[in-house]
Amino acid sequence: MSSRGLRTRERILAAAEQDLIAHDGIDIVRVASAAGISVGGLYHHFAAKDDLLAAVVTAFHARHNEQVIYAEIPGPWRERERERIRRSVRFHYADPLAPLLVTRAVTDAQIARIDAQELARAARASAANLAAAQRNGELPATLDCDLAGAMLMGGSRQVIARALTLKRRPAASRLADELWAMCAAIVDA
Amino acid sequence: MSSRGLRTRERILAAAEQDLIAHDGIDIVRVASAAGISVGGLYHHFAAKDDLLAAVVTAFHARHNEQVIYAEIPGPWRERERERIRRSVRFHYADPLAPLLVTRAVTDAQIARIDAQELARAARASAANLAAAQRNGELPATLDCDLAGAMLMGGSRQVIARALTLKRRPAASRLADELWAMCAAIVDA
DNA sequence: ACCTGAACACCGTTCAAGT
DNA sequence: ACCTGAACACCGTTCAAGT
Repeated sequence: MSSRGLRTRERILAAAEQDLIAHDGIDIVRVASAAGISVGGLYHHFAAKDDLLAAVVTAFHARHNEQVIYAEIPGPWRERERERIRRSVRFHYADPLAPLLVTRAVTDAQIARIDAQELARAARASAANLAAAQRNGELPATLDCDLAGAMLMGGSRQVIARALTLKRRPAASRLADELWAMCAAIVDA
Repeated sequence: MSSRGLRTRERILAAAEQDLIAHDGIDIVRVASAAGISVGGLYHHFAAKDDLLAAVVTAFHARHNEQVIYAEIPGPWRERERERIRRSVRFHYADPLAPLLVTRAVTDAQIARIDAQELARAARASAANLAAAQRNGELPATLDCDLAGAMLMGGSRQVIARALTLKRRPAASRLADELWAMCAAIVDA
């Protein structure tokens, strides 16, 4: 793809993200206009509205994964995961899409679908992470990693959603500490 | 409203629920046809597609509340909540709408929106429930009820979603036991 | 390849007319 | 009040034509 094409594509993505934040959903005509392109031109870059939405939401999750999930953090399991939670809270506090996506107050079903898939994927990844720590002897052998992974990810998600909707958000470090305490309690039960 | 009108309304609701299960979303023409009524006739009972969807999804939550949330269960807090979790798992295993709603694999944004609101509401209700037990001295005074409520409801939701998507679901009683163990660990931390 | 803008298609909604 | 079915409206998508 040419550099001109790439730049247009980026303009469309940025316009779509802004439109999503402003209206809890996107309108193709509005996005095209904001991006300075015709509707037909937009469709040259994205085959359908759902594809454009998917690109915007996937970019959000890619940012999160890069800063939190794939981050190389040294130390024993508990230290690593505690630090990961800190980073995840900071990420959600800072990213402009987080409040909208995390509360699911969205007018497009495609966003909700991707989000649900992403949460299920995170739960499975967490389960695998727990199982690895379990094999190392860092977690009790009795832990059901599959269920605990779902509990940790589903719970953390809702805790962050709750914090993001409060008028006065708790400090990121305090929220991370409380969240970690609950996560630690689950895996040590 | 006349008994004839009420019966028609019920037929529409039943057709919509079936359509939702069969197609992960509803089509007004399809629902009207399945309910044996014209499109215009359907609109006599529901002002918009979103209202019909809301009625179907709200009925699901009303069933859950009746069997689980508002149920009068005797005994101390831990006994009560453990029993509540058992009933919630049984409810989700039995209700035909549960797999679809709980996994959010839905083609209508309205469903996702209602579901997100309902989960946030459940988290606040759980927080109030925890606070009451805390005042009774049944839970540690250090517990942050607001965050714990979000953790419990968000986590439980994802655990049940995970179980419902497995080809071989764990036995309801075992799932309830494991879920309760994790919930108890959170509030006793 | 990249883009335009008018025509098209799909599906939710309305409405004049009937019982 | 309850219902019909054709017309309407809205918005995502296509496409012939341009650079």
